[in-house]
Amino acid sequence: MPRSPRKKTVRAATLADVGKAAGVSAMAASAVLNGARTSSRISPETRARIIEAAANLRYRPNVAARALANRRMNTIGVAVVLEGGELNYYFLEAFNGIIEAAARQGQTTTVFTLQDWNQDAARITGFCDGRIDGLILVGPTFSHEVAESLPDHTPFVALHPNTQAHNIVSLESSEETGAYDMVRCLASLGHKRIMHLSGRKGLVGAERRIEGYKRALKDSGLAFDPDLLVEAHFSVPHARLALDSWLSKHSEALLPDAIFGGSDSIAVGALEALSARGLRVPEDVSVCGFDDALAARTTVPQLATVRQPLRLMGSKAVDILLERIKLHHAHSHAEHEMIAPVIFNTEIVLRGSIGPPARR
Amino acid sequence: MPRSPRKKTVRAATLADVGKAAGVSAMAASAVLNGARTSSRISPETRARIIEAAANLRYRPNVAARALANRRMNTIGVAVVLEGGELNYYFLEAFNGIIEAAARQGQTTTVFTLQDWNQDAARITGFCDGRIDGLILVGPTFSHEVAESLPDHTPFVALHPNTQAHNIVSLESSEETGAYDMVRCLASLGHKRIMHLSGRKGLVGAERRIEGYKRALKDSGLAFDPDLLVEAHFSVPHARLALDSWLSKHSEALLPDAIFGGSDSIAVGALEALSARGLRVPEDVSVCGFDDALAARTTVPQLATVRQPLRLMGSKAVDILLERIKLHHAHSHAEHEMIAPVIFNTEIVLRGSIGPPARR
DNA sequence: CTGAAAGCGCTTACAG
DNA sequence: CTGAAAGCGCTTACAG
Repeated sequence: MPRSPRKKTVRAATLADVGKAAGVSAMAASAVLNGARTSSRISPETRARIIEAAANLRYRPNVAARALANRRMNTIGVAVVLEGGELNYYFLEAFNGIIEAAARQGQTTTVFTLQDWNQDAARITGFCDGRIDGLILVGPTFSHEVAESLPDHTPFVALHPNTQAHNIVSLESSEETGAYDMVRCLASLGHKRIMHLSGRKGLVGAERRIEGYKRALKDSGLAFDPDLLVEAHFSVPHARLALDSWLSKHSEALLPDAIFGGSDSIAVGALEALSARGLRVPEDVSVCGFDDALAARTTVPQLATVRQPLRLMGSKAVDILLERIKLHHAHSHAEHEMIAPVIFNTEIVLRGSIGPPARR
Repeated sequence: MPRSPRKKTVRAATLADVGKAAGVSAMAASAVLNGARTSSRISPETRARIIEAAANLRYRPNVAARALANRRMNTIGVAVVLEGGELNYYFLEAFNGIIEAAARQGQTTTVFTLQDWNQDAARITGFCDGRIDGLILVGPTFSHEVAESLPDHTPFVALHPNTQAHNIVSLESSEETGAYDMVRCLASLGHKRIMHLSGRKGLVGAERRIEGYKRALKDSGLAFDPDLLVEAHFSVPHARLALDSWLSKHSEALLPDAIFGGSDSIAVGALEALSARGLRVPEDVSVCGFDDALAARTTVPQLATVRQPLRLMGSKAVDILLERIKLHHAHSHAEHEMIAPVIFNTEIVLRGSIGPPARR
């Protein structure tokens, strides 16, 4: 007896196939399998037959066809700039929240990577061509004109934006307060010479942390020393170089008691620079960061830091975006009314990288 | 004279709109604007008129319609299990390579997250519904039956698979050799008691590293001591606990000279466990890992490790997948012939976390 | 060199 | 309660 040849599935089953197998129209199959509203109109027996036929044929609705008919892709985009050519800890953390929320709401997520927010603005417009229903911008640094020129037909949401624009809902955190709390905490431990190794000046996030740092010094009765405000970029290698160069120019006696990094990446850079000179953390110098990314928990010692709820912020970005998309499709004016920024609380997290000041 | 009311763009321009504006058919517009092959058949003047009309109308091809007609979404999927509920360093590294290669080839990338490879197999089948042209499986641990039951109509590629299947091209690295080289290196530094804190037994990657470890001990004239082969999982907290529990049960005199972690996450867990007991790395114990993920460079001291070219493997996975997709669409048998696994070389990377053995 | 037709697989009115 | 028809915006044969 010849073996029955295993039939090669050359194309996926369609609603028409299911309908034929169940002895009904494709439309009836659609109502049962994909439709929410009209499915009650099918008799129970027919419904059962359709469901069985679909299972036998391993029917799966074709997303492209459905998107074409519905003008809805059930896909949200995430746009991010590759810093130094790679995704970083901050993104990984937020992205965890984004994909979790998207999956929960039956949406798929697609990632678009850019080199530069202003130069690649045209590419962003290009993404808004029906393949996504809305877009999450992660840390955009658009100029104001570019931000305002983004297309109107796609809803946007931004995580930690550096520009406000009429069409973009932004999600931020209480960065100034977080920085303030952390520096106050260092001062209360007895630290006097507190350095802030900041992110690039001009960036909203960097400036807010600098403000919190200065306010905390003042409230702690410590004078602001411009020599202890050192500008770096939000990256490990850049921060390492910036601190190393500072240390080269200063005698041991001027060593800070504590270093507050503008991000966890910056703090990790500081750890590396100190370690290379044989300085111990926290015995010789205390170090803390900002973000509470995964990196903060994998250094030795673990990094004290200002926690931003990045996963929560990512998932909330999805929720807000989907709400805007819904309003947009309903042509509701409410879409343009929900533009107030959403602010999340920060909190300081104490770990082994800070301690009392060294006795010198 | 009444102001001409600025028409609100209620829907995007279509090829039919462009054609009408240029006085030609939608088909002619398609040939000029989207078609590659047939575009030479349009006269230069007509072509210019069409291009101008498209620019005026800000025409953008509708992705869903094009996908439906072409049976091609220009999108690849990436499926990954969230270990402990989150994406990890290994993934971040490979994902960097994936998105880079996808963008270069004009493809978008969508990420699907799973809880468990076997239990979520139905969901994977669900993704293969036209929304993606092919799927990259990251570290799948399917049972053989489940792997074989994956749909035939979508090409698959797997990074570090734990199961071989007829339909999946796998990308692997020379893990056994990498582990061997690293342990040989430790032995050559004078280490005698070399612990291997391995990944979960049964996983292909973990087993290969164990084999390399054993072979290197043998070639170095060191006896294999089962007490020094400690099983963990590929995660920081689990590894920390596993080592901590081992240390609790052994006297100081039995402390290993060196610990070879089955992954960078495991090595980081080891760093934490040692640090918590006041043991210094590398002065008291040398530690090394496997992967060369970002984490390896951000620990203090930096982690010596066996480098797998994860970014390259990610981008190569995209290239191979796109090749398979092309063959699949051409109904070419060659698709099923390119199933040989692709093996990448590993190399050991020496950093500050290893040194000569402690004198005890 | 160009156009009318049919089809991709789905959904939403409109008829029975 | 169910089906035939038209349409979403694009492409690919097929005719001229």
